[in-house]
Amino acid sequence: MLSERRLQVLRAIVQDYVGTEEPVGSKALTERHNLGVSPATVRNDMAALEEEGFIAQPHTSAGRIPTDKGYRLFVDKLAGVKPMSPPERRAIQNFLEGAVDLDDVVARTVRLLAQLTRQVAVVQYPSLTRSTVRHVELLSLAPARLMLVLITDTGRVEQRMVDCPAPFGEASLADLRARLNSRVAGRRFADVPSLVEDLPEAFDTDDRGTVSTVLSTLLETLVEENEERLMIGGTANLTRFGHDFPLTIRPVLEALEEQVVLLKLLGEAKDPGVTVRIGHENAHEGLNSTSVVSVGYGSGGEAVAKLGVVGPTRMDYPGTMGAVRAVARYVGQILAES
Amino acid sequence: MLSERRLQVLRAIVQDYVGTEEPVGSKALTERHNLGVSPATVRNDMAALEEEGFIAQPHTSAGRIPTDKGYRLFVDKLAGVKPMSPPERRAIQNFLEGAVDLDDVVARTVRLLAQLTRQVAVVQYPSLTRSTVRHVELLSLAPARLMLVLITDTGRVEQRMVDCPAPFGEASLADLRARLNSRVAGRRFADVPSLVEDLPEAFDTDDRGTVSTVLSTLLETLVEENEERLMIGGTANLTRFGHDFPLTIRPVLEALEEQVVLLKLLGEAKDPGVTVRIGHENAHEGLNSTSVVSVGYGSGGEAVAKLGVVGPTRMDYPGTMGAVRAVARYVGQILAES
DNA sequence: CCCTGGCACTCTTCGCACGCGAGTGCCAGA
DNA sequence: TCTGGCACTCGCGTGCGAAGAGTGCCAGGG
Repeated sequence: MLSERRLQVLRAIVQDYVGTEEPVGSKALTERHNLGVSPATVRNDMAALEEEGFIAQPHTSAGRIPTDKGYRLFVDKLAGVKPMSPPERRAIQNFLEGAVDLDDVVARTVRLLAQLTRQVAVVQYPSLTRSTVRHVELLSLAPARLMLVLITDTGRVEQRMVDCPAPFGEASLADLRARLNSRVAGRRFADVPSLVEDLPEAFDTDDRGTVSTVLSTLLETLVEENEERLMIGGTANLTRFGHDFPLTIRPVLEALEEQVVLLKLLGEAKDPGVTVRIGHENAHEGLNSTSVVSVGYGSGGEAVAKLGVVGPTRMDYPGTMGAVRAVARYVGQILAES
Repeated sequence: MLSERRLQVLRAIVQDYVGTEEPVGSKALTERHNLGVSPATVRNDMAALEEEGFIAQPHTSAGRIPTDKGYRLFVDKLAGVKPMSPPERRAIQNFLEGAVDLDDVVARTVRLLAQLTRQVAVVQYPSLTRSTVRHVELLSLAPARLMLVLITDTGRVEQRMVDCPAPFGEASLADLRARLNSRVAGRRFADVPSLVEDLPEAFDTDDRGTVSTVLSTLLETLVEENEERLMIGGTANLTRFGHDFPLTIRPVLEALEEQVVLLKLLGEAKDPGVTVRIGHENAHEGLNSTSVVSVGYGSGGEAVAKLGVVGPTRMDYPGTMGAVRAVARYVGQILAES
């Protein structure tokens, strides 16, 4: 087990390295933090920390930099989440309150996160699967062609075309619309299938084909998870990464373009609080030199989607975690209000 | 006026520079292109071209590179649009045909353009203003709260909440819905305002307030140009730009994040064909070292939106223009079918 | 009049040696 | 267990010289 002082040394190394972006040596450490011991002692501690794999040196005769393992320990044990200051909180709230619709909420959230953390922000649109149905609408576009519109409690709207096997009268349409809504409005997506199961039986034989088609389209829409979309912003912040540029930034940009990758990334974090995945903890190898800080957010108590930031492993973890958490909280509030 | 041979020299310089990314000297030119003259002659021509501002040299004793003005001449006079090969055309068509809805069409188009040109692709969603109305739907969410859904001929769906000044009955709602659709369905956005002007008069005094509110929301939606959205892809291609990295890529990424900037950029190109804006011809200074190749596309004969690519001024103009034109054409077809 | 070969000149780039300084590891002593 | 001292390692910046690419200019020839 590492002594208390060694942990302090590790903490100091992480803080200094994040601040200066340069390997930190024993002398500089003792000068900037009053550890009460000499550089030589710190050197011994450093040797021990290196032995354990928490820090490393880029070349012999350079200072030390934290490893992924070192950052992990720092995040888990040595640092808390730095809360946002009241003025910052107000600014967040004001900025988000100006949003006019769901797209705008998401867009503003992305900008906000990118600005606050000076990193790349990723916000997932509120997912369908955990939401509830607010309303289902059916429009007749042509005698045998309907449009199905699904509105969720988070304000998201999905529409689908339905080609009917047979013409469908206005009266039947109104009937179906009414029955459908009385059964599913306000219900959770997961419950819908069993609630509409026997619906075709209430209709004439002629109309049953169409009703079934509509229902299956509806169910399809509900489960269609790959419709999950997300918005990204602040990619310009990637240019602050390092000096060894193209190599670092290229794979990250590529990973960011693969929405599937990002969705998987966000999906993996099951923790109810803020989740941090550091460097090689990210499955995708393009993101091996980045850390992802994410958290779920939602309109009620429950999380319906995730948001987070992607940045260099050398990031200000407490600050970033604080910003992510605060933004998620306020977005949740905004969604609940609208 | 420049002699024929000097134009050939300029063309050769552009082609070589685009290929090698390195300043091209007189000797290399005569070797790679059989101009039938000696390096010394080419040097004289180069001096003349430099005098006129078509080419420049980075340092005193380096080869020449084209200036923005040189590229401009090249694009206007020296090179045509390189058509896509039949296999490429088939690939484009196949790729786009798999799309399931408008979002998907746009997303696929972005990917396709980015891959074909190996540059950053920008695709504007089909704009509302020049489209026609397919259907307007009104849903009652609460006694005094409606949802207005607008469906366009390009498959785009816009929805808005409407808070009514007074409760609005189901019968009135059905009435308004029917009247509204019979007037505006199939009509162009621009014509809608005059078509619905006198609609409130057909209703009871009680309902007129609500009807007016609905109408003004509808008109608002129609003109709301800033709702114009676009999708970007292929930013990873920026890493191929050059070696002098952060400086070049940073402002470009920033410009790309400013959707307003991009929309303005695309909007400026009035040419019915493929438009090329080179280097400083772009108003936004972050894009001063890039060229933008754009073209309008649409479901019918008329353009309803733009798409294009952003890349280094040193790009393969004929190939890029060919790709952009081909993609626009096929997207138009897809939109017309759906 | 235009093209060509030759020549001197300019600059960038690369390799190399050198010295500096930061930082380390280790050891003996308190 | 901590400390001060000391020798050692290496990366980095600097200066210099050679090499190479490319140019501009000029005089001669078709």
